[in-house]
Amino acid sequence: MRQSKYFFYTLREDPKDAEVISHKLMIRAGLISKVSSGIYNYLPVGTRIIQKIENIIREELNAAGAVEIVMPIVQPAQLWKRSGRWEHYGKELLRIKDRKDNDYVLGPTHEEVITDIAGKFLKSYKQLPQTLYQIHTKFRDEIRPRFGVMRAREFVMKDAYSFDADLQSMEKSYEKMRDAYIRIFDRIGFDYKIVKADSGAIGGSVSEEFMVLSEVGEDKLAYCDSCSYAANIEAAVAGQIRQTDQQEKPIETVETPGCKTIEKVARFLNAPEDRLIKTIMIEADKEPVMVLLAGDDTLNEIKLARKLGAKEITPASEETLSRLLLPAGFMGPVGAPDIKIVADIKIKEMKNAGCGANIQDKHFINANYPRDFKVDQFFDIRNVKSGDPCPKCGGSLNITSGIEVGHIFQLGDKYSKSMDAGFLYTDGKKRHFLMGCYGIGIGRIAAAAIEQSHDKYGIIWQSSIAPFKISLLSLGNDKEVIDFTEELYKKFEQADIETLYDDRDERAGIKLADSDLLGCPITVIVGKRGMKSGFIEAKIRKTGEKKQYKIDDIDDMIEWIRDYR
RNA sequence: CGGGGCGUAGCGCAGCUUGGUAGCGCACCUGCUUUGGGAGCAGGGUGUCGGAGGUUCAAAUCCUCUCGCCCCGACCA
Repeated sequence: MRQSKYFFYTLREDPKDAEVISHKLMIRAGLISKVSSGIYNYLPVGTRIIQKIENIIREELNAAGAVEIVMPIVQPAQLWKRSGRWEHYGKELLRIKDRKDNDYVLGPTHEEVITDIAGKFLKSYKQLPQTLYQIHTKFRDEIRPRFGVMRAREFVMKDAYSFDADLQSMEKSYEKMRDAYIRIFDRIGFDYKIVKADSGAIGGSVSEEFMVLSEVGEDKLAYCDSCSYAANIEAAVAGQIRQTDQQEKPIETVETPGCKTIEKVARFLNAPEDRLIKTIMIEADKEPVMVLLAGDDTLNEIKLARKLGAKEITPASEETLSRLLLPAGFMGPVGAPDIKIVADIKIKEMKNAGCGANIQDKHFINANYPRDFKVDQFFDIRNVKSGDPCPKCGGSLNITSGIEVGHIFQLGDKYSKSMDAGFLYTDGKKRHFLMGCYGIGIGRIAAAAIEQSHDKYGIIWQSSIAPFKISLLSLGNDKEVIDFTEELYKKFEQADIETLYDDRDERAGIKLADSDLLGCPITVIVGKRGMKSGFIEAKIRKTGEKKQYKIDDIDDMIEWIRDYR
């Protein structure tokens, strides 16, 4: 590609509305431009990267036996009413009306449509298993889009759906996709982990996420030092905590003026935070519930909602608190009003704990379960912390951040049942499909790749997804140099090496800086200085290593470039 | 949704307090010089000052409303 005839423009300064490095670099290197909040253009170079990623995915999914289709972005509300998600999906589902005032949605995902397709065409167990996929645009009206294409509202996703006749076969289809995902992310060159996950709005039983390890990741994940256990913090369970064998002491009331936070109470009583009971009032689908946690733990709302079977967990309103006569900052389970009390399993083992006394400026010390207070149910509802025991081997858990680039689910019959989609089994009776669904965020992969591979000069692409394999630069406007670079360009084209040839009439510094910013794996530099001594130079972006090739040995260079991975 | 911030040239910003001809850097266009790590000189402004309304002789600037964008929060009461 001749840069003078192409569409590739860089920015010298960081855009002011970008926070994370990948977002800044994607804009500066001219890969994307913003249209609106969470809505982006992919400019030509960005499009090439996206296509590279898509092709890797296509190759691996096709190899795994999946079949590509395209489904509509605009979907009739009727389908969503059939699955029940018209009511349940919430505000992320963008609802629109057509000229006849009929309801439609912009598809945030495609289970409804695909299940409808399967129901129409897959009539017999003999047609199963079947896995279909598409690479297409989704729209989710995110509460807060951010980090450029990392969390966009409109984005391109590869979504695949498997249909099986029985459980065993469904698990097999799942494993096949999982293996394909591993090959995909290995080829892209990610440092990633596969973690157990909560299946969220999509539903289903088993689900795993592919997490690219990165500080800017919006997900927290826990993984074990000594075994293979890894889980999203939303789903991570901590191992059993050792029981203490302390003697129970008599409960006492203490004055704790103004100590409204665990931190203050701990300091005031000179007790460690994990010896206090943290009391949180929430409303689970409007029902007030008192939640107890160890003072140094944090509530995992997703676990709690799941355990309570609640759709929505919200902090209790001021109104509810005053109605129940609960003083914020001094609440506790001892002498609590007659409401549901749930506690983290750790509370059961806590001895002589401190907790709010339900009276302004007073706390109890030496509270003990069940002697001093009741708990209706114990659950694992806390977020695991660094250092917690691993549930699998008892080793120590670490917490790190990750970018979720892939998510795979075993859905079972969640959608096939609600939408009544099925096939005839060997016994001639109708059965619902057992489904799996499998997503990969394409744009997010590009952003994650940049987060994992960049330096102060710009992006450093892995060869597998680089927009071009090489940048070819002619430095200066010496006729000899330009003629030779033109020749070289032709040779690269003939050799099928993807080349971005910077033939602009720009100074050396600009060309070199732009080349580093875009970050193609190799930069080939032709200049007067080298030509004079009979050499041209090839620089490896990743290492900065420079290789010299004699002008007569161009074929060697071409061979080396071809083999470079 | 709650809190905070910002909208002025393609990009990054100043000007607003105290109303009086719309500016700076980069980019861009023309010419000359320069040419291996973001050149120099000379000339050129490409702008509904986010939008609407109001106050005023006069509004980028003051007031009201509105739209857009960004950040933080929406577990620790």
